[in-house]
Amino acid sequence: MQNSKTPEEMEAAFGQQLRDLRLRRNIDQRQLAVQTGVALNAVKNLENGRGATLTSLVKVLRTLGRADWLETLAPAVAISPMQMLKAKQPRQRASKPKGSSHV
Amino acid sequence: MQNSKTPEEMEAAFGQQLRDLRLRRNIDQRQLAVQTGVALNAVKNLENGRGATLTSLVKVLRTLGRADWLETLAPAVAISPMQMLKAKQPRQRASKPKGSSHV
DNA sequence: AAATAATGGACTATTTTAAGTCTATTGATT
DNA sequence: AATCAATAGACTTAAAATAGTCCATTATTT
Repeated sequence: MQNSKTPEEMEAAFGQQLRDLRLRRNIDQRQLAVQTGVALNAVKNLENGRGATLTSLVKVLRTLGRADWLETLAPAVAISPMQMLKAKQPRQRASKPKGSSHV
Repeated sequence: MQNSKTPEEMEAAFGQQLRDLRLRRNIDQRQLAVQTGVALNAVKNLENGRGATLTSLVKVLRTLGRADWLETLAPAVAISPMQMLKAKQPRQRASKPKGSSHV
């Protein structure tokens, strides 16, 4: 029961947050688009959840001064100094045994 | 001096975080793509910062169990009960006086 | 160190988004 | 309540991303 919202709903809700950020700065879509260097349509698409590119999002976030948010996706796991010492280099690829079946 | 990274660099760094999340769950790109219902290329594009759609990102985040992150972009501002009372309905559009010049 | 499998990169066709412009609607201002 | 301007929506063209496939590279396993 954790993925209640559909991807479409999630994009729409996300767009509303972007709109909130913009309105807090009290700038209109056109200004945001110009300052960002993207088309007005790109901003509309983002805010209305009508489909957008990650590039447009990143650029807009920069303009809104919220680029730091992008770095909070996968926070580093905290480990003790002892663990730190015996820590082997992080995995770069997924490992073999994927499922449960044998062979 | 706050926007040091270029949008390209930011997308790349973001992709690395997505990769980290995937590797913590120890699944390969192909599995992630299949479970998510997107093409393997879409996952590659995301992780390598080669350009992707917001839709692909949202879907992948759902699969990785990190969809909640999308709701942390614009946290509600905390206001006191007193302010709560006299709070007028939130603005839906940006307001007039944008620049500094007159008329 | 050999074998295996995960990932990167290239390519083509298809679908989606960006960009640019115009019109209709409606929130905000006076 | 009348005016003004921000936003939604539709349309067209260009650019970019997705999907599907194949091969090269290299981390990981044995």
